[in-house]
Amino acid sequence: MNDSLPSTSRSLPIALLRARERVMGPIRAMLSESDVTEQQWRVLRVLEEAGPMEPTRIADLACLLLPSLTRILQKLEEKQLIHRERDKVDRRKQVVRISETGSALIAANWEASVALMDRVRDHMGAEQYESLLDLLNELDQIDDSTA
Amino acid sequence: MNDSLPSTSRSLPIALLRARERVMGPIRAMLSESDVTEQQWRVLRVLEEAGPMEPTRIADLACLLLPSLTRILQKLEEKQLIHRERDKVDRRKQVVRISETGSALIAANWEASVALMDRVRDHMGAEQYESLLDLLNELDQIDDSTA
DNA sequence: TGAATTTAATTAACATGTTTAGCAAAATGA
DNA sequence: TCATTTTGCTAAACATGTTAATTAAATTCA
Repeated sequence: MNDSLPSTSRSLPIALLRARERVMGPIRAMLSESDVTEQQWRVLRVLEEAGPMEPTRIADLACLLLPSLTRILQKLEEKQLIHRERDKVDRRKQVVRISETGSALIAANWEASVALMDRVRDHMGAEQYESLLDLLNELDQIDDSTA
Repeated sequence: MNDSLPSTSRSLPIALLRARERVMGPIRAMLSESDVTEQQWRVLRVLEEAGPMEPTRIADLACLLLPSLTRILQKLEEKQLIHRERDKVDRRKQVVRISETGSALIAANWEASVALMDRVRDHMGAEQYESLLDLLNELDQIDDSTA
């Protein structure tokens, strides 16, 4: 052990970055074979699992800001992985739905992505994995207004 | 409770994203007053705490890829927050050091940034906070080669 | 020694993150 | 009703994330 080296492992922001890279790195590598990015994959999964919905809700569920999502939806539409139409009731909104091609892309990568996440869960152990999720959700409950 | 809503809280990638935003959002807001980004702040802190070093080591400690760091160092040099020189022994390398102005910027934001992190720690409780760091570090120990 | 390899850093190209501004449609309220 | 405000989405500008290619310097090894 070399204690003279600066320790970044006890810095929460850095630890979160490293964890994210560790989890998503292999998934990104897999998805690049299908020419979709990690963020595009998140959007497609949200649409596949929760059905057609408006961009604002996609952004919330996929943890993306609307300006990013706007560009991502443009790319996904070019690739014909999604379809869009105006909401008939509220014409400010859109209804975004995944296409057949999009669903096929999800299906083609589903097993492998589950396996990669299972690998993380197995490494940590189910209990610790659940604890981690609990603690991350607990952290997310901080009230901004108290800042 | 509405269980019909899709649950993203048990998705590790999404939970990590939300946690990161929760922690760094307020710090980003604070740093914008000093016209530095979250990443520029990380680089300056590494240099302040661990002394002059080469870009490769900065990238490792600040959790940045070298191409990103290249641009960040260019910005920081423009702002005169750092100085750079070639390594006399290995001329491929550089020695990057924080400037007086850079150190002053750290000092000016130090207390507030510590307070913001303490707020997170207080919300979660010291024990859970330490547990979270432990679990994140445990996650980071997964061997890529086994992928 | 000298060709081949490795390392440190940069550049380029494309995608996303982030903030601010803007536009159009809908909701609000005097 | 109509001016005001709010909401949903997009555009623009700049910074970073990500991958691949490139350059220069150092290292390896036949």
